[in-house]
Amino acid sequence: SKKVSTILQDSQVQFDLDPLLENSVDIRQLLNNSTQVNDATLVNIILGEKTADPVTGVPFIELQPAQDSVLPTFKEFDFMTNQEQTSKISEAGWSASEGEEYSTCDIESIVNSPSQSEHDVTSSTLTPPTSPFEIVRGRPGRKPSAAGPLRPNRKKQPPKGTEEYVDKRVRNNLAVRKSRDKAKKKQQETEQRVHELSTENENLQKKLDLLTKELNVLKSLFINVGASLPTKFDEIMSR
Amino acid sequence: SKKVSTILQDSQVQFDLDPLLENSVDIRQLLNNSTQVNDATLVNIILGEKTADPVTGVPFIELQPAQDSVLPTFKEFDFMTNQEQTSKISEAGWSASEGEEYSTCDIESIVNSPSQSEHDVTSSTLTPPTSPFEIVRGRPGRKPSAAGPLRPNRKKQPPKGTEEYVDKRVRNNLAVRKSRDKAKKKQQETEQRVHELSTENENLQKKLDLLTKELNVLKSLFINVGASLPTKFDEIMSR
DNA sequence: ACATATTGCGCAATGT
DNA sequence: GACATTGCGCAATATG
Repeated sequence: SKKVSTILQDSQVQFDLDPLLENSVDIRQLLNNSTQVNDATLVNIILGEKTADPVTGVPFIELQPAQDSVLPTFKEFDFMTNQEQTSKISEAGWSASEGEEYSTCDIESIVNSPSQSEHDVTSSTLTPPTSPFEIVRGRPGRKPSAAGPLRPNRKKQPPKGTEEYVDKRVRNNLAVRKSRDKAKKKQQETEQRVHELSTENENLQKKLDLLTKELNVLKSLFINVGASLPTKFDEIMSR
Repeated sequence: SKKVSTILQDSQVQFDLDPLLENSVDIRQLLNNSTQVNDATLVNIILGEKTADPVTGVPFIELQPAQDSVLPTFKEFDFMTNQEQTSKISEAGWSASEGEEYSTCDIESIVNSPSQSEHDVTSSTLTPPTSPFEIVRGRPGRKPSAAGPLRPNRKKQPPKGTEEYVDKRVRNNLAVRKSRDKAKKKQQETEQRVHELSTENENLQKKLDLLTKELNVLKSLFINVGASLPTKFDEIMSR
């Protein structure tokens, strides 16, 4: 099994299709196929309008589901979600760090570790030639609390390309937007609250200053009248 | 000028290439071209190995910059990042809302704007047939302010796979983390400030209540002593 | 033009 | 199981 880096460097062609998707089309197979690919066929294949001759029923090209055995394991792409992840790399670095709270991705361990499967480049997918400059991504998703995940064994995400997956993603995206709107709203309200409280504080302070002044004046007046009243005053106030 | 929705509805085919990308290839033009497209040509075009016969120098297919009239303007995909966006759709819906805070990608302006470069097939790509389960993503990136982008024509991101790109991404990721940490910190401080101000407010209110009570008592005492003092009081307070 | 800072958005893991 | 949170990256934009 080849090293990832070797595979990447050896790769001279563009890999653009997702091997994991049944809907992916093996371009190489298409190109190498002896079948004459005419324009109409191309339209049907590329645009996905038809897979076989509507009259004869003969498939334009026999498209096999991508074989797992030839899947590149170090690149993952989902055309359904239009998201790409170098997930193998990430997961590699991820699982590598056992004791760490927040895992880091050790590029070396990835490159030097043997391929995790029998995959080779003859897969039905195309990826862009990987440059020597890789972006190392961290493990995706929320970080577990210090005590670790509460439910370590949870149902996996449904496989990409399924209706279930898309449904889940759509719902989650809605939830995320909602949650962030809420957070943003809360933030604004909090700042607004600060403003209100500050204003209120100022007003209270002004009132307080005024009352204090009045009180002092009154007290001084009392002193002018006689010392006996303050005693009664304290007495009254203590009730 | 057509309404966005109309354009979308009229469209019977899937558009998978980004007309705005320099690397996009006009599939329709390719397919409709009378030139016979053989396998070798396809290899060269699709895999971007050659754009012309190495011997004769004759272009395999004269690829014009994508014609706006047939541009798939509502689909965007970038194979380098393996990121796909149905950005035209999003941008369409995006621009469709006129009164919205975030406006306004005018679909017409996109369609009518001249191609931004001398596209070639060097990076031409194919997309898989679109599956029925499609996640519609919005236009990526920050939304322009209501007035529109301040600097519409800005240097593009460096091409992916280059050291420059990775450097930029890494720095941006750092900046993003920093910015979010800052925002989070600010949020916490704001909430803390609310707490402090609330406490302070309560204390001020208590003081105020007490002083008011005292003042009322003193005034009532004054009334018991005689009515002449309040006059002096007002006189003094007015100074 | 360049660099950093912000921000909307999606993914996926985790929380509730 | 459903929905809510959250760390993270991308890319477009904003701000120096």
